[in-house]
Amino acid sequence: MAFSDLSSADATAVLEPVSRNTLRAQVADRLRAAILRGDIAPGAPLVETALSERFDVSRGPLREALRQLIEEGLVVTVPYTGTHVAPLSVEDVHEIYSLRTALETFAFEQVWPSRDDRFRAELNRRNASLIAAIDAGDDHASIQTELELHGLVYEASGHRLLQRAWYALRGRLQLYWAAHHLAHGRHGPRRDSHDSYIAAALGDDLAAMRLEIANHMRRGAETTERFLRRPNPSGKSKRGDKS
Amino acid sequence: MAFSDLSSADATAVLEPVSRNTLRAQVADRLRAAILRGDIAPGAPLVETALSERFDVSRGPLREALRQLIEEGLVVTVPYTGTHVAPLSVEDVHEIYSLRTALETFAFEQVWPSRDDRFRAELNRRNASLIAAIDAGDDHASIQTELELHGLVYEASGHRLLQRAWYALRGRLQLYWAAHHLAHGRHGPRRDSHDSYIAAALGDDLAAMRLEIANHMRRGAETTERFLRRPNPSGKSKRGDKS
DNA sequence: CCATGTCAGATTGTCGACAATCGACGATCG
DNA sequence: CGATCGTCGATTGTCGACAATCTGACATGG
Repeated sequence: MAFSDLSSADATAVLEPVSRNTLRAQVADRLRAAILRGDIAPGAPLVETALSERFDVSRGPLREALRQLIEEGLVVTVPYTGTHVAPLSVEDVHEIYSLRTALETFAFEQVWPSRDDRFRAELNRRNASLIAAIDAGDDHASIQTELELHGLVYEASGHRLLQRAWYALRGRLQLYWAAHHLAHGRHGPRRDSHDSYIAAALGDDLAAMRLEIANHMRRGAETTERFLRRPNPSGKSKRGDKS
Repeated sequence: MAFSDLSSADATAVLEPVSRNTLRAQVADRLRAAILRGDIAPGAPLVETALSERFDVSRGPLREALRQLIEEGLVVTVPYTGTHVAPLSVEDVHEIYSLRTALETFAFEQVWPSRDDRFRAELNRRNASLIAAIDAGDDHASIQTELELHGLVYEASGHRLLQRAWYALRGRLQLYWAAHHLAHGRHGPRRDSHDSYIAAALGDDLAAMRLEIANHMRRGAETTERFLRRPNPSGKSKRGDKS
């Protein structure tokens, strides 16, 4: 981490990491990472006692972490019965991408007049990172960098509620992309998949941007839905056991 | 969605009320109601020990209920320090109404082609309920019925994720409306405040509907922001100070 | 008089044990 | 042999007590 910069910069952003980690947050982060990494498959059971023992924490913080992941859409639970990693469904995919279209369009409308050189430079930088990850064949990095690329417009909007809504969608999206990666071995974005998207975002035609977002999301939804309908091409079984 | 039919329809939505109430849910409902009713003012401290004693439950379920209300934006907390009812801010109002504009526009776009007689009838029914509440001078009912009126399009969309997003906004909106009501004694919608909105929703011009939503939200945001900048016209003190 | 170190109270964070509930298996009866 | 009911294991829900941390006030020294 950056020990060097304690000169100027805004305090809040720098001092935030210093704050104490509660067990709830740590457990939530670890569990989320495990799910999104595919270590625990969609639909797999999550027993509180087993998890609390594995993480070496009591069930209190663990339960609160689970509640958080439920809010994020990564986990589902039924009272007194059981908790599971959220199962995949084609309806969800459609909802995720359609709502994402609306949100991302709104985000660009908010940002549109105030796009400056820094915004454009950052957009290019993140696109370069995505391309680098694709060229390197690093699927996990491809997913992360693509999410960061799309995340820029939400960050730049300065709209906290909008960013919250994006996070709610992003977690679910990650779940499906991770499952896709697990099943097919690769996330699959082409090297030039975001070229027209970037071009429109850098340009001055807002209507063209709207169209580009709609097309981009339509393609994404189609790809993901196609995978869901035929999830296991290689034939090797997916399991949710945790040993 | 199903307004009164228990014949076919999806089972989960109908069977939900039968399911057992966990303490967490009960506490969350009671606390939410208390906050939205104005019994606990924005910014007022919420101490876990006091609340758990008052509700006669242990701190476990109470904490989980608080977590839920935090997600809903009604409560804020800082680790090891304290928990409070969310304070009001003009930035929030702007974000709530701008995002709401985007969501409600999207919802109408989704519903537009499939509006049938039942949708139109239900829309008129809910508008009548709102007018009745306004005529009766019942502020609490006015808020509820107005929210239900706007909620129809989200329900009719059948888009669960969109409805979730609406709930996230609705809670925050209620918080501001309740505060407005507390300060001014009346929520303040005019009798005909939704006439043009309903007319557009019943008509066939989607572009006009988009415009109507934008105007409706702009007016709402202006009213709420104006109240926030001058919150206490009558001069009587609001509760919730730390004594 | 101001700055600084210390302490006590209050509040949240965490833990381990017990209770309530559910789903499935197996016994029993027709 | 099939259906129904009771029982049992598993899992989540709840509880009360203890620990960690923060905030503010107070004492102390410059």
